[in-house]
Amino acid sequence: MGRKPCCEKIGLKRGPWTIEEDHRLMNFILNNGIHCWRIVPKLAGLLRCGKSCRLRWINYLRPDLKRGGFTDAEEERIMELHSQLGNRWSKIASHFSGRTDNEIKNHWNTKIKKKMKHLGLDPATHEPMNNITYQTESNQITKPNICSITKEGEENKEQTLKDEVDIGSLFEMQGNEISISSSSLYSNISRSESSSNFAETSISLEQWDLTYMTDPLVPWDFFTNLDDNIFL
DNA sequence: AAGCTAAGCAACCGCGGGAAC
DNA sequence: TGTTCCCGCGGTTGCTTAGCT
Repeated sequence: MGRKPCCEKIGLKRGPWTIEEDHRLMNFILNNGIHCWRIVPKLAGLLRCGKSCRLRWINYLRPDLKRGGFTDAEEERIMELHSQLGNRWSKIASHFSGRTDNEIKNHWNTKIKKKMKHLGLDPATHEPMNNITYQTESNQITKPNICSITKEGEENKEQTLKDEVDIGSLFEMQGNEISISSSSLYSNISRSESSSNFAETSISLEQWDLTYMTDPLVPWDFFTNLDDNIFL
């Protein structure tokens, strides 16, 4: 009855991903596309479970990811969507290109939530909190303009620009393989550096597929020997 | 310079829905 | 039709870094 068991958890690696693992996963997905996460780690030669690979790809390796701080406009949009959708981060993320649900969730929990509390707004309901009211000279309760809260937005914009790097400078395509530029983030890497240096890119995933993917009809078996050659 | 604390974020965990068997 | 599993999602944890004393 039912399917075969999921991946064996015993012996699987956990914790932060290494450069080599990233390289392997990136290379594999760009060459093969995503068909079934369960078999991705096996075929890519990774000691990870499919779930972990999926998360790594979605939140970190996807070439269309936009990195850098959130702009005021993005924050305002997040708040607007959150007021409508609640904690449905994936739904909220679907309104942004290049932003992940995890990224938005983290930003909400670390920044926006505090900002709202500081403004006397309940992050859960988006209504003014009971014991605090904001009043204008005419005694009307107003919702403060998010854009004028702090100067943080300006800093974020600068940060975003600073963090923008051409994705092409990070990964160099060599035939069907992708290699990492020697001048890229991956030399003497630290986690925070690597994440902040990932670039905003103007191409969509679909475009990326069309541009860089190999023939999707190539059988997966074809790639089982690929791994052995990746790091030669 | 060292220790402590807060902030930021990547990664893990557990669950639910739906599909496969 | 019931069981098992995969996938995606939201919540949470824990590590790293930055800032302060």
